[in-house]
Amino acid sequence: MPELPEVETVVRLIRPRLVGRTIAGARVHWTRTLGGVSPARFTRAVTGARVTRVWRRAKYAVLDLEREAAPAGFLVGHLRMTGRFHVEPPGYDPGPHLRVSLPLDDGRTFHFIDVRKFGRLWFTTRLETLLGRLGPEPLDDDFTADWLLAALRAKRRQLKPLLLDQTFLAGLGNIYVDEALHRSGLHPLRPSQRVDAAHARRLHAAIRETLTAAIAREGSSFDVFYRTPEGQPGQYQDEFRVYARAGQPCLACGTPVERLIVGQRGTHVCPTCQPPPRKRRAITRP
DNA sequence: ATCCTATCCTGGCTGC
DNA sequence: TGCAGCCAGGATAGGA
Repeated sequence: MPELPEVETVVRLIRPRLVGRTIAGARVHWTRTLGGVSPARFTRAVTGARVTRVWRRAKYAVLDLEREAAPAGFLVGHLRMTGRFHVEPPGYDPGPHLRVSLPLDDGRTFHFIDVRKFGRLWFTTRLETLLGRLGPEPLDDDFTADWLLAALRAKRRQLKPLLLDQTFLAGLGNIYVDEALHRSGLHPLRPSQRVDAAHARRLHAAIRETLTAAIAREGSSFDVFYRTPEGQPGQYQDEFRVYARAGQPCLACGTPVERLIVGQRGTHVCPTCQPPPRKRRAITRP
């Protein structure tokens, strides 16, 4: 599923095809993709606007729009599970799952394609309403090991659901949480307040290393859904240590990888490298 | 504060 | 071969 590395890959590839382009119109094939904005208002808002910048925050792609050299709002996309962005020349067949098309002034068209219709393409003038609650960006300088240790201790939640919570830390999804927890030797069920300083440091490093390595390989494509805007699969799935490897030997110790459900999510863990938390008996005062 | 469940969707898979 | 039923999964809302 598209997580931070996949969105970063997509943004890098569509950026040169979008920056400087003027949007010539809009065709909306599935209204709910717009996240509550009516097709008429959406079309009015984007038509004639010029894209000045394409960037990423967490799993969101953002296009800054300008009209007559003045800010004109933002197009914000979230691919969720099956969304894809393509910028294609005339004659390209976007297939049956096309949700929104934005023809550009150079003859190409920006397509938002999404099989499961969970993805969104919002127009907004206030970015804060969409991005304001997000936690720190894991590859930015303000995400430090010290911050992570303090933040983990301030919560009393299982590690996996906490790391999936975008208001805690922004950009991780099911794949990279499992991979980062394995790299740091932490079990997904461990309570966050019981992570010691050394493990917090390992987790901080593991999150950054996992994301950086995945970006270098253009993300992960273990199913038919995620492809780069040029139609290529990513390559990081070849380096998964636990994700989608249930029953196969842990690459570090040989123990079969287990699959369990944590917070309603399929979760992959090496029970040797990631010892499960011991149940604490209730503390009874004499 | 944290946890749990339902919701949104479709294609792919399982089992009969 | 056909079909019903189940499942995954990011984010969020509402209830416990």
